[in-house]
Amino acid sequence: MATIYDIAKKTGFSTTTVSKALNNYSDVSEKTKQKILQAVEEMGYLPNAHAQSLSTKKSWTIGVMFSEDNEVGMKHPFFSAIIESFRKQAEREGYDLIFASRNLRNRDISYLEHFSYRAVDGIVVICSDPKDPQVQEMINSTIPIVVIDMNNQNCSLVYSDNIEGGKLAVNYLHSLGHTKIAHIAGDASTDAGAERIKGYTKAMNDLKLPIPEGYLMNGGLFSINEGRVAMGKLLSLDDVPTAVFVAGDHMAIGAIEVIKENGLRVPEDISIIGYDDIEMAAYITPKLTTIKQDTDLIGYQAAKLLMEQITQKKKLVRSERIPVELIIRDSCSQKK
Amino acid sequence: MATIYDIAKKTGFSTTTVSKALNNYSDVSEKTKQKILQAVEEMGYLPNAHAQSLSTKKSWTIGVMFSEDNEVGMKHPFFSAIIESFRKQAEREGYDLIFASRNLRNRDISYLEHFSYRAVDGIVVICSDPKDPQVQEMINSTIPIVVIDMNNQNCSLVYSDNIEGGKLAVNYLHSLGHTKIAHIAGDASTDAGAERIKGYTKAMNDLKLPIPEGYLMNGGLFSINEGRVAMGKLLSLDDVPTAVFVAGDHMAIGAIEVIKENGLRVPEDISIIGYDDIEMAAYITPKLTTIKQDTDLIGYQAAKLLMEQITQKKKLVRSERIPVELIIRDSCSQKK
DNA sequence: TCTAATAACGAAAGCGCTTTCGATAGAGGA
DNA sequence: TCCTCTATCGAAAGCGCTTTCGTTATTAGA
Repeated sequence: MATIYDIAKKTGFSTTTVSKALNNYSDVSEKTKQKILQAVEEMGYLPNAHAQSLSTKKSWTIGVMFSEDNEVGMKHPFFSAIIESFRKQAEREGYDLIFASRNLRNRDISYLEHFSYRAVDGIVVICSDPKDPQVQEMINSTIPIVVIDMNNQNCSLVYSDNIEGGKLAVNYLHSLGHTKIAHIAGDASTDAGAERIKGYTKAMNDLKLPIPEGYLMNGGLFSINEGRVAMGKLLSLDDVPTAVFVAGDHMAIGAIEVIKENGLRVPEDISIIGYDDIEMAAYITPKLTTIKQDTDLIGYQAAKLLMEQITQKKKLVRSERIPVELIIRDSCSQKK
Repeated sequence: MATIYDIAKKTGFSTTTVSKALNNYSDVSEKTKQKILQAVEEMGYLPNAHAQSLSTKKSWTIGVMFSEDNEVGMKHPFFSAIIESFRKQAEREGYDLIFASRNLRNRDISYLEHFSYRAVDGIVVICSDPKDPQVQEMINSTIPIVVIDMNNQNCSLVYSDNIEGGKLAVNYLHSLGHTKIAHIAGDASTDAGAERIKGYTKAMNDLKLPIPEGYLMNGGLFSINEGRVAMGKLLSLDDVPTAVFVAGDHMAIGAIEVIKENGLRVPEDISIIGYDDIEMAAYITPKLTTIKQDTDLIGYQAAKLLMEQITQKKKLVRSERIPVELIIRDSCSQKK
C-alpha cells in the first residue's frame, strides 16, 4: 500500500505538505495541492485508518451493543431493523460499526474495555437491561453514548412511545366493545415491558375497566414460546378475557397458536393485538393487528443524537420519543 | 487511558520489557512479568488496538459484505442468521467485524478500498453477485477471502447444497404423487437461483417428468411480491401445476397468498414447498414445508475457512459444501 | 582462572499519519 | 532601501506499540 511518504517522494514535497493537502489546510498552494492529488490518484493512495486514529485520537467507529439475553443477537427482526437503520446513517457520516464482544485475545474483558481497546468514538446500546452493570459502566464512562428503549436519566436516549402504544392498543380493543382485556406483558425488568404495562393499566383505569386477578400476565422475554405459556395460563382462568394486548409480536404469535390449539378462533372468540410489527405479522393467519414501532426513525435519531455528541465532544443528556402507530389487520374484531 | 509507557514508569522497567511481558516473550523473568502484570491490573491498562495494528500489521478485524440489491441489508433473516453465526465464531477467535461501506469521509470509494483503509485481515462476502466488479476486485486482491453461496473458482467458498436442495424438493413432491411440478426460480444471476434451477431440472429429468412451457418461472430476487407475481402467472397457465417448488420462503409466502386469493387452497389444490426455512415459515398458515439451509454451519465454516487463511498468511482455494435438509410441515399434500 | 554460553533487560528505530512551530521568500508599504 | 506581512513549505516531535539488536551480568564449562 502506498503511504503518504511515497507520494511525498514522488511529488518532491514533504509528508507534512502532503498531509496538509489531503486535509485541506489553507497553507498549501492550489498548484501543489493539485499535483499531490494527482499523485494520490495515480498511486491509488489510501490513508491508513489505524495510523490516522492513533495520531488524531478519532477512530470513526461506533460501538454497538445489544441484549444477548435471548440468544438471538442480531437475528431478532426488531434489533436488526434498528441496527440497519442506524448503520445506514452512521455510514453516511463516515462511521463504521464495531459490535460488542468480551473476548480480547482470549482474555475476558468487559464491553467497555472492548470499546476502549478499539477506541470507538461513541456507543449505542439497544434494548438492554438498564441495570446491567456492564451497561452502567459504559454510561458512566466519558465516551458519548445513546441508549435505545431503556429508561435512563444519565444519558441520551431514544425510545419508542411504549406508554402511548399500550394505551393505543387498549383503547382500540375497547372501541371494538371489549371490556375484558388482558395483557401478556414483557418482563418489567426491560424498559419496553414496564412501559407497556404502564400504558395498559393507565388506559384501563381511564376507561374504568377492571383488571381482574391474572389479567396482567408476565410473558417474560418476548419469545414465541413464552407467549404460548402465558396464553395458556390466561385460557385456564375462570373468566377468560375476550381480548388480549400482547407486548410483542412473537409472543402474540405464540398466543394465537395456543388459542387455535384449544379450539378457539382468533379474532371471533378472542381478539389479539401485538406489538412491534415485525415482518411476519402481516403474513400469519389471521394477519396480526399490532402497534408498529418506527424502527427506521429510531435508528436514524439514535445515530443523529450520537453524532451530535461526538461532534460537540461532550456527552449530552437528551431524550427523543418516537411515536408509534396502530396497524389494523385481522386479529381483532367487534365483541359479540 | 494508561499506556504502556505509564506502566513502564510505574514498575521501573522499559516499555520494551513491558511489551514483551504482555506478549509472553521468553526473555523476561517470571518475577518481573508478575510485577508488570500486577501494575497492568492496578492501572486498568488496555492496549490500543490502533497502535498495535499499526506496528504489527494485523488489525484483528474482518470485513463483511453482503448484497444490497434488494435493499434489505442485514434485515434479511437468511443473511442476518449467517452473519450472526459468523460473528460468534469470529469473536471467539478475537476478531471484530467491519461492514462494507463506500463512503470515506464523503469520498466515494470501492468496498475493497474501504477494507484496505480499515486494514482488515480478511473478507467474507455473502450471496452477492459473483460477476460484480466490486466483488471481483476483492477476490483478486491479496486479502484472504471467503465467499458464501457464490460460485467462484478463484477463492475459498462455502455454499449450501442448492442442487441437492432442488432435487430434494422435487423428489418429495413426486413422492406425494405430483407430476405437474413447476418451479418459481430465483434469478439465475444469483448462484443460489441458478443452482436450484439445476437441481429442479435434473430431478425432473431423472424422473422423466416433462417441464412444460412456463413451468420454469423466473421469480426475480426472492421477495414476497415477486413470488406473488410469479404465482399469478402460473395460475393463468392452461395447465396449472399441482405442486410448485419455490426457490425462497419469502416468494413461497407470496405465492400462497395469491393462491388463496384466487379461491384455491394450499395444500389441497396446490402444494407448495419453499426454500431457506426462515423463522416465519413455521408460523404461517399452512405451515410451510421447505428446504432448510444450515445457516449456523454456513457461518461457522466460513469463519473457520477464513481464519485458516489468515493464520497461514496465504489465500486458499477450497470449497465447503453444506448439506440441506427437508423440513416437512403442512403446505404439501398427496396428489388427489 | 579464563572463556563461552545463557538469561534478562533496554535503546532505538519504525509503523503511517498529524500538527506545531519555525524558516524562507516574495509582496507591499513607508 | 529597509521593514513588515503574508503565503508556502518542511523539520521534528509525537500518537502507543512492537521488534531487532546490542549490552550487561551471571552461570557453566574446561
